[in-house]
Amino acid sequence: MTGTTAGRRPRTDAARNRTHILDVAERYFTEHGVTGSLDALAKQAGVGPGTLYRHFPTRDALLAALLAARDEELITRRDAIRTGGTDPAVALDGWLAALGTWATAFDGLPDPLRAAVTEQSSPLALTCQGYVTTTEEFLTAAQDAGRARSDVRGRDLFLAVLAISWVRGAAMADASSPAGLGSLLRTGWSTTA
Amino acid sequence: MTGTTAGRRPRTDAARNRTHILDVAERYFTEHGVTGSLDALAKQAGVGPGTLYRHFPTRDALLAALLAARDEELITRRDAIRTGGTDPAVALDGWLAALGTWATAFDGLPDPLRAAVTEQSSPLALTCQGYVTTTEEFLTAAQDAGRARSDVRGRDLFLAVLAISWVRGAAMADASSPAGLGSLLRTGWSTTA
DNA sequence: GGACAATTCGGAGAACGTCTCCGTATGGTC
DNA sequence: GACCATACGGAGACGTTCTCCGAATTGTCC
Repeated sequence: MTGTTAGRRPRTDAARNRTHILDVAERYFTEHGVTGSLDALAKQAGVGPGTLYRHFPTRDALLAALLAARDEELITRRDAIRTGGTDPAVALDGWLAALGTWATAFDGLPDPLRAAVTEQSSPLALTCQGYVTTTEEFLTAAQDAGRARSDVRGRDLFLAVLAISWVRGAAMADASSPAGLGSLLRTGWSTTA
Repeated sequence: MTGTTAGRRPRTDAARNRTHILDVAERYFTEHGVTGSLDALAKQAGVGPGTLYRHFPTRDALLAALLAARDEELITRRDAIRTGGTDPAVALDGWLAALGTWATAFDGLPDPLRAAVTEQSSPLALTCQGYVTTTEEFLTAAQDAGRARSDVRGRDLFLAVLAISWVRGAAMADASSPAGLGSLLRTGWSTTA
């Protein structure tokens, strides 16, 4: 959870600031989207820009820390679906829905997530890679049960969920996409294969 | 083509600048994506920022003017598909592919396009609305022939094409999405409806 | 061809965002 | 209590957006 290299324990004021910045960032990104001004966020947290950037060198690093707090929730959801013993297709569907919720935690989040899929240097890359793998597991199970097409790849499904979340973003006026695009992903627009 | 209200004929230097800016912008956006610096674009075109902003008050206005140049091409494509007398499902598929090519004319283009779908104040809104309508026509034809699911909406298909184009953007490392996501849109991941 | 008025140009500059650097303050330790 | 490493905070360099206005260009009318 804390990071790759343990290092020495940080100073108490540093730890306090880090936690506080995360708290404020959670609210700030919820309200302003992931592209909100970082200096403004720092001011709102009552710290200087330097302090913010020292703890989180990039916007993606800050996002990764925020998403790490949700990892547990999503992992729990994954295990619940796994042990649910439900139809593999229903399980995959449920997992994709959970991913969709995760990817819309903040407005504009799908953009850095997609970028992280192709740039492994991003702080978000590891998280994304993990969920791609989970998606592959659910997909493979569904395929083995003959409930999912064999030419579909897990990575593409993950990207498709991000894409749908991207459409949802920025507050769609009417409630068009939420259900519509979800079922489109499951069944496609065509009647016959 | 020229605009809604005719107004009086612009001065020759104004017309020349406008055309020249469009020429340079076409190259500039191709190279730097739609988020490239507008002041840098103005400098590259050899005009002041004021001149650029007078002709195209917003980035979207500039994009709309650039896309207008491609309207003819896409309309021609639409008519070719229409009169092709092909299977309505193949026709819809062809139209969606054409839309996908259009939406990836420049890197990052899907973002303003999606925004324009929900904000009719955008200069891109009219263009988008027109293509949504065309998509609905092809979709309805396919539905009437029993080749497309009846619960699919044209607007959602249009958004889905934008979403796939969005995934493609920013140069995907491997050739994952292009075909994969396209077929996903047509048939979905599920084997049974 | 010259003068006048409308139009357009160009760039200085205000406003905002990102990110860095370094003098100062704070925390931990002996 | 003193010392050193660590962390803080904000001034400021830099890039981008967009505006405003004095200067220049164009079209027209005599």
